[in-house]
Amino acid sequence: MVTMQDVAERAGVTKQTVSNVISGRVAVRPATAARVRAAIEELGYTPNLVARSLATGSTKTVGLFVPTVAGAFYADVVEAVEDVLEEHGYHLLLCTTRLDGERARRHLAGLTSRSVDALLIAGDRDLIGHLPLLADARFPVALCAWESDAPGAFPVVTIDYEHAGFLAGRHLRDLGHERVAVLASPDHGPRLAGFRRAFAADGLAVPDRAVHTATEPTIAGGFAAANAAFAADPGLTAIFATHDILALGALEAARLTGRSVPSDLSIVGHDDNPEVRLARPALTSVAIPKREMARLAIELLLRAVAKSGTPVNSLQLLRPELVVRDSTCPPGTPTT
Amino acid sequence: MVTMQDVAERAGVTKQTVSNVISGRVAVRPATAARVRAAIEELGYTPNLVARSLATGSTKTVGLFVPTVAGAFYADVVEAVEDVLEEHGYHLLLCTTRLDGERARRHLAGLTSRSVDALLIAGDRDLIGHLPLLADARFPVALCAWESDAPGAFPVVTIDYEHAGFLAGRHLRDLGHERVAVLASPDHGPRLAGFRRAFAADGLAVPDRAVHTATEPTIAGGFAAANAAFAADPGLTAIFATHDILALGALEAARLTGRSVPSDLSIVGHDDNPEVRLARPALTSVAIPKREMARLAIELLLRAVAKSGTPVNSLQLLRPELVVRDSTCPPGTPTT
DNA sequence: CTGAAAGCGCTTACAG
DNA sequence: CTGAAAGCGCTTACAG
Repeated sequence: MVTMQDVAERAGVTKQTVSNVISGRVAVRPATAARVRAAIEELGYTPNLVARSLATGSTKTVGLFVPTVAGAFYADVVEAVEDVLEEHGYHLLLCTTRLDGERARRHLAGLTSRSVDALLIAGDRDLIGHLPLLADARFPVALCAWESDAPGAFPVVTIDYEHAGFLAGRHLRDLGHERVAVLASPDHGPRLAGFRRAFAADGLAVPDRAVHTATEPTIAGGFAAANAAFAADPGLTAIFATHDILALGALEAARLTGRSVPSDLSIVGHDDNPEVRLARPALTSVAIPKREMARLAIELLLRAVAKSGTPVNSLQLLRPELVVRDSTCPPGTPTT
Repeated sequence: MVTMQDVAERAGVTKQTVSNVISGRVAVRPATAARVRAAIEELGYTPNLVARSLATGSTKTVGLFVPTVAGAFYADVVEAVEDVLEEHGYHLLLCTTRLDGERARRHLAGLTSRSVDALLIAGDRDLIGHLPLLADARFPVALCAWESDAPGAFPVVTIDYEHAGFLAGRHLRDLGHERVAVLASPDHGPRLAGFRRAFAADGLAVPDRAVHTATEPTIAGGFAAANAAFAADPGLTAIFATHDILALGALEAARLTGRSVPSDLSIVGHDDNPEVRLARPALTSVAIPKREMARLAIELLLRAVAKSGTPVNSLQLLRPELVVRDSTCPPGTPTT
C-alpha cells in the first residue's frame, strides 16, 4: 500500500508537507503543493483513515442504535440520520438491537472503545437497563424516539407522544364520540394518557375497561385487541390505536364483524406510516416528525463533537400532527 | 483515558504482557494474568480499537451499500447481514445510496481508505458506473441482489430472477391463462425474460405490446401501468407485476375498472413482501430467499478476509419460490 | 513556507 | 513465561 511517506519521497518533500497540502491547515507554496498533488495522483495515494483517527482521536463515525430497520418509522430515522451525517462528512455505524438486550449490551460495550465519535440511541425497551454502561463514555450520547422513562443522564430529542394521544382524542371528541376504546401497545402510556386528557377536558372518562393491550405490534395483535374491545362494549363508536399496524388489525376486525368504517366505527391510528394510505378506507392517523427528530438529535451530537464538550442536556419534544383521512366521521353517520 | 500502559504499571508488568493476556495469543502465568485482569477491572480499561486496527490492519468492520433501507427487501438484507457480522464479531458500516450515483461514489471513495475489512454492495442501478473505483481496493468486495449486468470483476450472490419470472409465467400457464400482461420495472429484464420463456414453452408469445413499463416502483406506478394494460387489451385475464408494489397498484386499478380479482383477473406479484398478505385478496407472489442471499454473500466475504485472499469469483444464483395465495385462479372462474 | 521530533495506543516477532 | 524494540501511518506543535 502506498503511504504518505511514498508520496513525500516522490514529490521530494517530507511527509509533514504532504500532510499539510492534504489537510490545508497550513499554507504550502503553490509549486510544492502542485508537485505533491501530482505525486498523489500518480501513486494513487489515499490516506489511511485509521492512522489518521489514531493521531487525531476522531473516527468521523457515529453509531446509531435502533430496535429494527424493518418498518417505515426506523427506516426513515436511519436515512435521516445518514443524510445529516453525510453533510458533515461522517459515516454511520449501525446496530439494530432486535429487542435483544444482551445483543445491545455487547454492541454498547464494543462501542465504548472509542471507535465512534458520538452515539445516538433511538427507541427504548432494549437498552434502558444498559445505559449506565455509557456513563463514562468518551463520546457524547443522545437519545431519540424515546417515549417514556427517558433517563435524565442524556439529552433526548423525541416526540411529544402525550400530545399525539391528545390530538387523537381531541379529534374523536370534536366529532362527537363518547363510547370509545383504545388499542394500546404496552409501552405507549403517554399516548394513552394524552388521549384520556382530551376526554377528561370534556368531563368524560376513558375507563380502564375501554383500554385493550395488544400483545404484539402486528395486524394480528390489533385484530385480537379490537375483538376484545367489541366484546367489552359492542356499542362503541370509535377506536384509537396507538400504532398504525394495530389500526390495520382493527379495520380487519371491523370488516369481519360487519361494522362499516367510518359510519359504524371510526378508527384513528398513530405514526402515519405510508401503508395507512393504502388501507380502505384510508386511515386517519397522527403523523410524527420523525425525520426532523432524527436530524435535530444528530445535529445536537455533532455540535458537541465539534466543540468536544458535553451536549446541552435537554429534553426536546417535537409536536405531532393529526392527518384526517377517511376512517373517521361523527358517530351515527349514515353510510353513503 | 486509561491505556494499556496504565494497566501494565498498575499490575507491575509491561504492556506487552497486558496485550498477551487480553489477546490470549501467548500463554501467561496464571498469577500474572490475574494481576493484570484485576488492574484492568480496577482501572476500567477498555482497549482502543483504533490503535489495534492500525497495528493489525483490520478494523473488524464491513461496509454495506444498499439503495435504501425503506421497504421489506433491503431492510431484511441489512438485518441478515448484521446477524452474520455479529456472529463473527464484526461491525456494520451502512451506506444507503438513495439512487444517487454521486453520493455512492463519494462513499465508495471514502471506504477505499482501508477503513473497512470488506464491502458488500446490494442492488444495482446506482453504483454500476463507479465499480471500477474498487478495482484496486485493499479489501474483498462482493455483490448481491444484482439483477443484471453483474460486472465480472467481483463475486456475486444473487437471486435467479429469470427463474422467478419463469415461475410466475408457469403458474399462469398452468392455470390456463393466455391473454396476459406484464407490469415491469425498467430494470427487471430477467424476470420478464423468464416469464416469456414459460409461455414460449407452450408455443405462446408475450408480445411487447403486452409489456407495460412502470415509470416508478410505487402503487401509483403500478396503477398507471395496469390501466395502460387494460387499455391495450381489455380482455386480458392475468397480470404479472415484476414487483409487489406494482401488483398492489394493479389491484387498485382492477377494483376501479370493475374487475374482480381473481375471477376476472389474476395477479401475480414478485418479492413476497409482507404487505401482500394484507392485500385483499392476498396476493400470489414469487418469494425470494433474500436473507439466505445476504448471509451467503457476507460469509463469502468473511472467508476471504480470514485467509486474507481474494474471494472465489463466482456467480451464485439462489432459487426463488412461488407462493400461491388468493389472487390467481383459472380464467373465467365464476365469482364465489 | 518546510523539516525534525514526538506521539496517538496498540501488536508482533524476537530475545532472554 | 516476560520484557525491549520496532513499527502501523498519520498529525501536531515547534523550530528554522
